[in-house]
Amino acid sequence: MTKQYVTTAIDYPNAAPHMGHVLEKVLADVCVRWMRLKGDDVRFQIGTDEHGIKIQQTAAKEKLTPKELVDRNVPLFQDLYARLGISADLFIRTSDRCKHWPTVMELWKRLQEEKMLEKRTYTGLYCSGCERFLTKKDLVDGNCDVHQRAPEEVREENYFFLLSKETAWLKKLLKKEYKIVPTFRENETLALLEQGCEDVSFSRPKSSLSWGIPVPDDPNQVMYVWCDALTNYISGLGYFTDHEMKQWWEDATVTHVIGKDIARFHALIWPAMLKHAGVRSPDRLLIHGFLTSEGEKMSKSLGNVVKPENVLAHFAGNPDPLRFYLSHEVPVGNDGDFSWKRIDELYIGVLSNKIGNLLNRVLVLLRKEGNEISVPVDASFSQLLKDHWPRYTESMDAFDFSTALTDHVVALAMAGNVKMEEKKPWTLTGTERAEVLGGIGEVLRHISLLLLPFMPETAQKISLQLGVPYAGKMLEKSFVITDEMKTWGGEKGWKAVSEPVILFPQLEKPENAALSPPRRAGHLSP
RNA sequence: CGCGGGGUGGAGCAGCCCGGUAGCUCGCAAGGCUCAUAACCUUGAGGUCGCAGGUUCAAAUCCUGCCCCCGCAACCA
Repeated sequence: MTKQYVTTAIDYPNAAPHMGHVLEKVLADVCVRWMRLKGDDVRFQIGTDEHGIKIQQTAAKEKLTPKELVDRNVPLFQDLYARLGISADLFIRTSDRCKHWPTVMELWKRLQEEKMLEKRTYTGLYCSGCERFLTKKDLVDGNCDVHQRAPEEVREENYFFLLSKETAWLKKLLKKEYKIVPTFRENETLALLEQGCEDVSFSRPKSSLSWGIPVPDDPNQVMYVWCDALTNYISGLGYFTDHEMKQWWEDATVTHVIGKDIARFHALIWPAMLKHAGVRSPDRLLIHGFLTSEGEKMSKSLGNVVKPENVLAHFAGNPDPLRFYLSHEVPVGNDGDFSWKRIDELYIGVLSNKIGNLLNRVLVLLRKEGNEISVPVDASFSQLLKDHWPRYTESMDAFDFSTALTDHVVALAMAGNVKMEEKKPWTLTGTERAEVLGGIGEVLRHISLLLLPFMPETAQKISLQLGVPYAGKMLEKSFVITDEMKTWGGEKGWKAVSEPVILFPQLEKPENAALSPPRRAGHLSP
């Protein structure tokens, strides 16, 4: 059995979660669910990165301690992910002193023993108004744009991680063991390596950063984000502490799902850190793009930040339309766009009118036959399915979710509707009628399985309504799609369907929606 | 010359690696059907494939140059 360890980046909880956070968790969850359905043994970890100056500043602004701030915000992430059906096995918090801190400190010590950390003096432009270092980008005519005054040059001590030593090793690693998906990101990273790596600042003086993990044996220094945050991937497994889950790193295929902004840290710093801590490198880095909102970069100043809870509310708490949208619209690798118009179009045009409606029309007709369903015989569909499964599998394994959904799931639903039109079962009687309806029912059974990684709840509802014997078990982590299930007519014990229930109810009519602003108010107000 | 992604009918995309009647979804128009969630099906209109050169019997597809949009450029998912 293949072991898989999948992680996402850990989120920064200085504010409520937004669509960008959700995109990553949904993509990772689809991967993970697909792995489980194939029969892989999977562990899936998500979490929060809770230290740093921004948390410190936000907390001060809100008159809270950093700890109070994160304890207030972290549940927002946890609740949201639970409502979205993110099937994580562990939610790790970097403020966790039992599991996380000891691992990080041990890792630091190992890097020090390996002479990979060096204390240096760093000189930067510090604005006392912002209480932080500014980059050249922040300056307008040499002044801090916020406080309209020149920053002062400040020198401070930092530990540096000597990443520059590892350039050659990293090149080899990235060409062989550590695979970056998609390929153009790999090329980008290799091109970057050609310029050579620079050493990375790994700590701050306690005076400028107090909210973080202390540097061992140096009371005046606190760890900066990289050593702290990246280490979550192994601290959550009990590395250097109880060692309990270590096999999930050592014997599994390790996949990190992250955004393009932090690609270089995961591609370069992280494996170099692990190397000097005596831990093997991860296997795969899956880099997704960002979400724009209504075609523009999502930002607070533009006021187009989409709140996930508004999307959930729009669909009466059902997470599946959003999960479908994100997997369907955002190809792994490139950027995608979130648009209210588009998500409604997909909901109405695809989920409701194609898939939901097909299920309903079949069930309504079967009800008139006492809900009995007979073994399907339609040879054309049998052949179609034989073709769809391997191609769907290929797309899923390549993280091409958009193709998996459009070319296979949606295409099948459309084929089902065409078949209805062609055979007109409502005009038939007896065996003829039963055979046609049995065939379309069987197509829906396959659609339900194909949808399972993307829309687990919906997939199960379809199978439950169809009365498929295994339907009740579909949401269990141990549920595996067997060859029999993939075979046309492969579910022998299937005898009767249940009552039809509308899967995707109609939304407000567009003209009414235009008259009632509340739906859009959420993302238009700052 | 910092790096990368993209420019295909009204909208969103596929095709480009491995040249050969330009495809899909939505929208629009007409027709059909009535089992179904004002759903479903069929047909049609609409494109000089960013621009300019080149290679070739033949280029959206290969080569060269240019223009435009977007993202990243080290700590903002």
